[in-house]
Parts: sequence; structure tokens; C-alpha cells
Amino acid sequence: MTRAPQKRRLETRSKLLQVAAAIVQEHGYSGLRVEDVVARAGVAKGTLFSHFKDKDGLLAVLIGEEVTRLLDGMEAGGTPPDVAALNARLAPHLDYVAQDRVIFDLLLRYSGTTAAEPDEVVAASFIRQVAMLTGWLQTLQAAGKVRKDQPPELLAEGIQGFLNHVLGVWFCAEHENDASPADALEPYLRAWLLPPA
Amino acid sequence: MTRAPQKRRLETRSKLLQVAAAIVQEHGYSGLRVEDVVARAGVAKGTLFSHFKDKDGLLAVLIGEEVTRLLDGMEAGGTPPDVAALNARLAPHLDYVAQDRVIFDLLLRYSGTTAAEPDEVVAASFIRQVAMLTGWLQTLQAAGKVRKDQPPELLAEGIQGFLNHVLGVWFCAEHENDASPADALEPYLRAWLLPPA
DNA sequence: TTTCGTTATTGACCGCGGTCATTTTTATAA
DNA sequence: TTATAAAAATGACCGCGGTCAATAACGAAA
Repeated sequence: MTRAPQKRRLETRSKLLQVAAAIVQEHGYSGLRVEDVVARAGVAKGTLFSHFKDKDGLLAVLIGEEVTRLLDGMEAGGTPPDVAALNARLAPHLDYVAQDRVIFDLLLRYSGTTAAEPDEVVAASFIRQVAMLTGWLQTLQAAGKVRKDQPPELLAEGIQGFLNHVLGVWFCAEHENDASPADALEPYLRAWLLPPA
Repeated sequence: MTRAPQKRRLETRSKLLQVAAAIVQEHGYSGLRVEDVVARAGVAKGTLFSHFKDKDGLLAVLIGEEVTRLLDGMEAGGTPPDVAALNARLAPHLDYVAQDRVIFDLLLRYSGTTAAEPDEVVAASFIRQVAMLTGWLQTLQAAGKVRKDQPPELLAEGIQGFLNHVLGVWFCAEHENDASPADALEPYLRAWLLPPA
């Protein structure tokens, strides 16, 4: 039976998160250094690691919050009317992840989480994402906008695969071309989801 | 105009690679430490980094060679007769990558390479893989075993996406279940490639 | 208030990847 | 041979994430 954390601890934790968010704002996720965080938070290094398993654990909270926010935005409009609209709905998420390889790497590390440890923010957001997609696909199948010969769960997880694929390619290419990775996603989505003509 | 490397340099390089391969044999890719390599090779640390950009550069050579070997095996049998056979043909590659997250991470970092820097072993193997898949798919399309409404290049790159997706999930799950990741791949491949019934 | 077990914080220390000014070795020309 | 410039190798040094025994702060009971 673990006790409730003391007030001081909660304050330290939120201070660390607040400082970390500020540094990310200034220098990006890849510019975040543990020593900077603890220095600006006025705390010893060991303290940070008593609050978060490791640097990734800290990043996971920050990134998880952002992803959750993006999911809220995606869900807001209800089921998109067709595949093109679905593609557009996913664009903000792609643009966010595409901004920094650190985000991509971290999300990928949790990307397979279908259950277990729902306390983790990132894991929870993945579960939510796949649930959201599955729901949409069910509706689209009923409307005849999406192929019906495969279960919506498989289609949903396939979409996650394509998201990662497109992002992986994105980070390899030198993108002077300022297009969004969502553009690269569309042909895959069409081929994956559209019913045979 | 850069000169040809001296004999001594080539010997040092191959010694480093040989020692690194031995350590991987003993402790796995994730057990490879730069300091161990240089110690056993009887060389200073800086020498290693004059031969390879960083630790990943060294690993890339080792892993690239192995992937190339696997590709040789895959190509040996010619075009697989159908989707199920194609899935089986990909199994050795999946099993190899699934053995250590380090392999997966490294390959992913190069996974989008469609051209450029063909001197890198890993990049070259990716180009070769997609070319091989594209050729197979063309043949299978002609034989009516695979959907014809999409260009074989797109189908091939989609397969690469599914390979990575399946592996990502693989590394998240605790696989007491000793099944191969190829089992997880099959439903995706069927849904992605099979012509509408 | 004092005591005392628990919780929270501390910071010196470590492992390990990576750098670079310096030194050694090699190949070539005088 | 000897001089010399380029190539190769060296190892002390650094940055940064992460550890852990020691210490301080807290809160409930006496």
C-alpha cells in the first residue's frame, strides 16, 4: 500500500514539467538537456530521476499531453465524410511529429501498445487513437465509403503503420520541399481503404 | 582528389570489423561497446571514429552485411508464387530484425532512403529490397495473384511500411508467445495485396 | 514539543559515446 | 640516406544521461 505523495513532491514535479516545457519551447525537443532542466528548476539531478524513469519518461509526459490535445482536435469534427477528409484530419498529427525526430522516436517506442500500462500518457493516447480510427472506419464502411472486406481494427492499425512509414521516409529525405507528410500519406490511404471500383 | 588508403589503414578497419562482429556474436548488438572494440583490437578510441562516423556507422556495416546476405537468400527462389509464399519469404528478415531492437532502430533510420548515398551498405540494401519487391509484384500482378489497380512501387513501399509496423508492435509486446513476427504480417499482406474477390 | 519512521532531495560519482590537438608512421622526392 | 609533407593513430578530455548512499524535510504519535 503506497501512500499519497506529499504536497512538496507534487510541486517539484510540476515545476520540472513547467521548466521542461519552457526549454522545449525555446530549443525544441532535441535541445532538451536534463542538466538544464534541473538547473532552472533549482533542483538536484537525482530528483528528476526520482520523478521520471529517465529522460524519455519526462519527454513522454510532454509529448503525450500534446498528442492528447491533437486527438481532441481530431475527434471534434466527428467522423470525416470520406477518405480524403480522413487524410486531412490526420495532417496536424503528422505535422507535429514531423517537426522533430525525437517525437517520432519516442512515439515509435510505444507504438505497439494496444493495452497494458494505461497510466502512461503516450500509451493511453495510442489506445485512444486506434479506437477513434476504428470507430470512424466502421461508420465509413456502413456508408460504403471504405472497403468492407476487412475488419475495421485491422484497417485502423494499418493506418498507424502507414503514418509511421510516411514519417520514417520524411526524416530520411532532405525536405527543402516544404510539403506536409500528409501529402505522402494520401496514396497509401486511398489504396488501403477505398473499395474496389 | 583524395588518395587511396594505405595498407595499414585497411588492416585496421578490417580488424575493427572483425572484433566488433565477434563481440556481437558473444553479447548481441545491444551489448556492443566502443571501448571494448578498441581494447580488443589494440587500437585507440579515436581511431575507430576516424574509420566510422559514429557507433551507428560501425553497426550499419555489420547489419548491412547481414541484411544483404538475407536478401541473397530471398532472391534465390525467384518470384514467390502467391501472397502466402511472399509472406513466408519475408520471414527470415523479420526474424533477424526482431532479435534485437538495435537492429530495428538502425534500419528505421535509413528506411526512407530511396536514392542518394548508395555507398552506405544499409541504404543500398533498402534500394535493393524495394526493387526486388517491385519486380515480384509486377510478376504477381501479371499472374493475377495481386491487385492490379495500384502501381507495384506503391505496393512495395507499403509492404516495407507493414514490415516496420509489425516489428514496432513486436518490440512493445512481451512475446512469451514465441511466434514469428511474420505471423502478424500476413493479415496485412493479404488485405494489402489480394485482388478483390 | 520531542521523537521517530517515512518520504523527498541531494550531489559526488560513473559509464560510455564522441572530439581534437599532438605525435607517430608512411610514402615520395631530393 | 635523408628531408618532408600527408596519412594514420593516439589518448587525455568533454558532454550528458543515469545511480545511489547519505542527508534533510515531513508528518503522525507519544
